[in-house]
Amino acid sequence: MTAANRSSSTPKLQAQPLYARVQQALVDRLIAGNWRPGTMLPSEFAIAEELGVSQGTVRKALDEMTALGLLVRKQGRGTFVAEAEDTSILFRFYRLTRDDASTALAAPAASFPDSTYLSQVCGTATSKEQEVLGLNASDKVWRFERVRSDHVEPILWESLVLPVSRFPSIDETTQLPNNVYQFYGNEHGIIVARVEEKLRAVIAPPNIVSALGLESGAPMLEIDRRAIALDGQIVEWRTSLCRSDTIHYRNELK
Amino acid sequence: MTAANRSSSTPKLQAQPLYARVQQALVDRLIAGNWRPGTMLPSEFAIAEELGVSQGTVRKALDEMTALGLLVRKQGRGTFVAEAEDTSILFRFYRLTRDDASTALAAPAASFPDSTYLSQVCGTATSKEQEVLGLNASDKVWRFERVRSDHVEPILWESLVLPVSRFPSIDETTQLPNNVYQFYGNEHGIIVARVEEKLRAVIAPPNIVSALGLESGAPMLEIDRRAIALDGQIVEWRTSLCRSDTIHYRNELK
DNA sequence: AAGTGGTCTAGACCACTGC
DNA sequence: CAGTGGTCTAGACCACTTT
Repeated sequence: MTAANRSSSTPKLQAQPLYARVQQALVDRLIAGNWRPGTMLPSEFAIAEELGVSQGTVRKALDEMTALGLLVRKQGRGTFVAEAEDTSILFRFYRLTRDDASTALAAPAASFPDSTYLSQVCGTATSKEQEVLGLNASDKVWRFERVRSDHVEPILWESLVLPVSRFPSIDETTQLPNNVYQFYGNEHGIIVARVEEKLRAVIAPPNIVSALGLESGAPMLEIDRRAIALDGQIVEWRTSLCRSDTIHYRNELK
Repeated sequence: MTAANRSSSTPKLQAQPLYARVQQALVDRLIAGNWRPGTMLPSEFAIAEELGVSQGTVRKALDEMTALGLLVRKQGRGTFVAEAEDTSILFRFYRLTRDDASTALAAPAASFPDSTYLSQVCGTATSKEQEVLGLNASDKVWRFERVRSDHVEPILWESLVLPVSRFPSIDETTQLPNNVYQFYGNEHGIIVARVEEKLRAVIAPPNIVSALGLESGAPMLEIDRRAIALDGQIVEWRTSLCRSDTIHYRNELK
């Protein structure tokens, strides 16, 4: 971008720095679904030339998007849209660990649990579901229930609520995979940018006690999670009830 | 740094990029206590000249340290060592929120709780304390117990264990302030770089029930926290038992 | 006006990957 | 070997704060 057209597009006060506008332009393409997870982006120089800015400015935008977990950069190969199955991306949103894990606190979880689906129903969103997912009264949702187990035992019961409008291809026969965020990205072009969680301690409900083989009245960790897509909309409401006798939730604050 | 002395100090293969070595040099000064929290660092150009590198390289190091929460940059003023009382630094390590808070999930906690200290004793580290804090059998620790309350009610009971060797100025008469990380930084030059937490659900112990006015058998959130200083050593072991009927733990994963 | 951090550019060279 | 990202430099200019 020359001095002339920079000053013409933003006369004096530029609302946003150039690299931020470049970043937004790239994020917009991700939202539009132009680039699915795993896709290789054009090179820094190609993007720079296309947008009329310098390569250093594109680099700053790409670096920030990489820090946000949206992109993965591989020296000598290229810049790619992050995939849920990328190493260390897999565990980005998974914080449960066995108490007896020999690893240090900072180490990643040893294993990613598998899932057994218990139910899969479609219905009109309840008022609470409307509020959480930002839906209207007539909107429909898919509701899934599953039990997740690690290599030792069942560790949690989980409920997933998805707005039908964002997942039009789901039907009664759809087999949700174990890694649902990979499914959201590859099948629906929905990239989960971040998740917000609320954690509480609760007493295990009787039906969960039997499903997980717990003692009656056992304390459990309840995790209320909302997954937010790149466009800022909540695309999944998840409630997990995790056993707390052998599993804990690890967190690192920086 | 000229091409000549760069190639002489790192003949061909440089183990670390230059900005990383600059960053480590600056972190080392923080560890040594040369710069207390709130201190203004030399300007980018001054650091660059002193270390014989370009200003852009210093900038990259400072930007990373800012991202780690170690520094605070203020345009037109300078770069400062982060203080625990800096806005938004205050809540960096505090994740508890009232259930009825009208704020969105992403909003910061409404209030920082105050503390009532229950006990303050010095003793030889137990084997568990030795393991957690990396101490020897004869090492001593300070143990504090406190109850923390927000504007409504007591919300948690908390135990703090500190190695005496890192906090030589503490004695029986020391009044720990409410914001202990500020105290660590200003009084002992200990900068907490990050904390690691393990969360579990437990049944409230009888003595906690009475201290917080809970119902017998209530589920509580147990938070096992280790605070890690810049030098990588654990300087505080904290165990919190938080009421779960009106308070939750919020987390955002990116 | 002087000094600070923030943005942007242009170009050089290095390190890694894949053909 | 060509193409990619990664590092480093030098310099220009902008925005903000303090004197």
